[in-house]
Amino acid sequence: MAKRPGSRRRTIKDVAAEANVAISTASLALNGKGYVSQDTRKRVLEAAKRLDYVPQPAARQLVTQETGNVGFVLRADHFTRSEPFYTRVFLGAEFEAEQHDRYVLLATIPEQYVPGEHSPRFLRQRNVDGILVAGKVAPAFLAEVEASGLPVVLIDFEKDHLPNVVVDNQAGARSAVDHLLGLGHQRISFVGADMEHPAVASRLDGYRLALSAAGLPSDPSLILAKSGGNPDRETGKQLGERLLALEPRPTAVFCVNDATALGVLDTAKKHDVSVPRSLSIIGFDDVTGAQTSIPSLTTVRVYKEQLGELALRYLAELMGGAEQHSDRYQRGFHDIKLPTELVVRNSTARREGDHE
Amino acid sequence: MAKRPGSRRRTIKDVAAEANVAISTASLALNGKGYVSQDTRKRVLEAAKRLDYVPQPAARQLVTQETGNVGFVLRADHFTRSEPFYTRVFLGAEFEAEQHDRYVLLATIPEQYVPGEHSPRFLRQRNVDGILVAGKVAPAFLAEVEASGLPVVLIDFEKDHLPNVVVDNQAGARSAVDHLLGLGHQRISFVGADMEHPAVASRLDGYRLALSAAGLPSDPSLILAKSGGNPDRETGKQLGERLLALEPRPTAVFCVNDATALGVLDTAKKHDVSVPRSLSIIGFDDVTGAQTSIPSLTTVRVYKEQLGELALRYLAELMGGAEQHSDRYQRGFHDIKLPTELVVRNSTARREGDHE
DNA sequence: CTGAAAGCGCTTACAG
DNA sequence: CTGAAAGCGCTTACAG
Repeated sequence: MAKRPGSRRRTIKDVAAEANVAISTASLALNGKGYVSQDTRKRVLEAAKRLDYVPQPAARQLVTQETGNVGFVLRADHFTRSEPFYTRVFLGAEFEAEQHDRYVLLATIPEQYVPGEHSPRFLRQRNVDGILVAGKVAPAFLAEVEASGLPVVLIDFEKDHLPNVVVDNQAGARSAVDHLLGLGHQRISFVGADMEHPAVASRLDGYRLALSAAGLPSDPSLILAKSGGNPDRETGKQLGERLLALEPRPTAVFCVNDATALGVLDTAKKHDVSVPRSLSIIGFDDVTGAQTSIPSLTTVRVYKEQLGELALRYLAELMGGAEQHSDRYQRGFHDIKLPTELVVRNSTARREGDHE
Repeated sequence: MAKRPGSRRRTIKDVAAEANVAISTASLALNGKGYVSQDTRKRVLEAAKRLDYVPQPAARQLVTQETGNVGFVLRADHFTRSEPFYTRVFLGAEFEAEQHDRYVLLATIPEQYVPGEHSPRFLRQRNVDGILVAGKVAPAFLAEVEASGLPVVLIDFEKDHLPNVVVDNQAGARSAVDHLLGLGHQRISFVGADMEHPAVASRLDGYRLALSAAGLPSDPSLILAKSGGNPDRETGKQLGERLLALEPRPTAVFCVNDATALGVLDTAKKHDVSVPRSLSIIGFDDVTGAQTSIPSLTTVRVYKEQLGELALRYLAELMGGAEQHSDRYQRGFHDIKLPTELVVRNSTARREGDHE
């Protein structure tokens, strides 16, 4: 088990010798390629196990001209924000990569990306076979990735015709607002920021669809949005102030994510507005903090690990399939949309005075 | 810039041809090794730049028998907890690795580690030249790492005589308690969990030292500790209840970290105990949530990125220096201790009724 | 079905 | 100071 100093690493040569076959036969047997008799294969596999043989990645990489790595890129501020959304996405990707016997190289880039300066090293060195990009990033970065010619899959973000794996934001938002409607609410506000973000835009669409499907007018004054900026807790606090100042005050609010929802909750507490009695609040994402807030937050759960898993699987398909398929037929990129799940907790309740 | 399909990757052969030298000379010039004339070196470097040459890591790895990678291991629950402490440590290590032209491979392990089953893949495949371990991990894992013979540096944790980079927990705790003493507090409680954790134990030491240096007795009933478990927000809430029940009630509390401090704050709010008027609370770490809580949290700042940076630099020394030094003289491992910084915010105040 | 040989792109003694 | 050659550990045509 332990590699004592001096116990040279085993090579395929050792395995071949041990199994009494040529190196090439050992390679074939080990990789399950070509024609190798049952008996020989078994002998080789046993020899490998007996010698505790582990192939050296570098040697294979040199001949196959593949690196065995995939890059995972996200903005540093997304990686270190207090609720670990993309961290979980990363873990999902890493888990799936393990199944494909690939390593994931993580790189963070700043929000304000400058191509030459901030390029991930694995891009410059071409030390990956494909790239996952999580969340919103600067267009300049995506342009650089596209120019590299490497296969890429976006996660939780969309851009042009790049392959992506996203959450079904519209359906999720709709289920959230339907939940509020079902509780008798009619005056339902929307709180959000970064409205150009595709996910945010889709959630707003879902909000509107739910209202119109219920025959309710869409009142623009109920839509509270900071056009720029990020949908974080601070933004939630600020928009919460505007929400509470509305006349008449909405009885419920759909927030574009949990962070803003928690911010609105902060503001409600500050003004002694009881949640959920006087104001129902619903978020989106189901981050850890949604369970521990007081009251706990009703929200729309996103399966974060699964986002990463599916993205890596998709990327593997793009990487592996490239040579095999490109000549046979044209492959269209497809978008993958992950369903969400409504999680009802204690921040939403039947509208005061409403009787079913 | 863009790698158009068909524009084969440049190799050292291309560079040598372009510069009119032998491959070996090109290699020497590129790596700044051996004797190469000024003029030749310049010609090679220019040729490389002109051709946009990037060495292929796999080829070098094959001959040097180094992987160019370092492993970064931490517990999954530490990675995904809501405040990104180790995420920042990782970023610091990754940043420093870039300077050393190395890649960082991240692996998470479960709290309950089972050697065969949960071993990081890069350990099994020996695809790293050294390992960083962040935070507390199962002894079984450390045993496995030691058995591998790979150089290792622990971060924010200590075990036997393994090299480590830690925070100066004792001095930090002492500065925290000194701060409270300076505000006139005498009855100061300690809140913590996982008391066997070296960092936790050191913080308790610091607490005791500060009290005894001030000539105050150390009252065991003031030390509130959950022996097992993790020092998280939930624990803080629970111990907060015990704290408020003490007779007479302490006027200040030093919490072993920010998470427990925020938990105590939750409980204080629940019982309408005004912070800092009736109770001063101080934490440790300075996580993001310490700035945004109401009131904001006085705490002891830990330089998280720097922990990672220093650890990687230390590891690089162990990896690179191994062959060069081992025969010449014995090198002792040294511990690296990072100073902290007291950050005074709004959760601590002069003791009620105390006059300077 | 199996073996001998070439070659991936580098680095490193070794001659000169 | 520079070049020719060997070799790192694999995979992959190509013979047989």
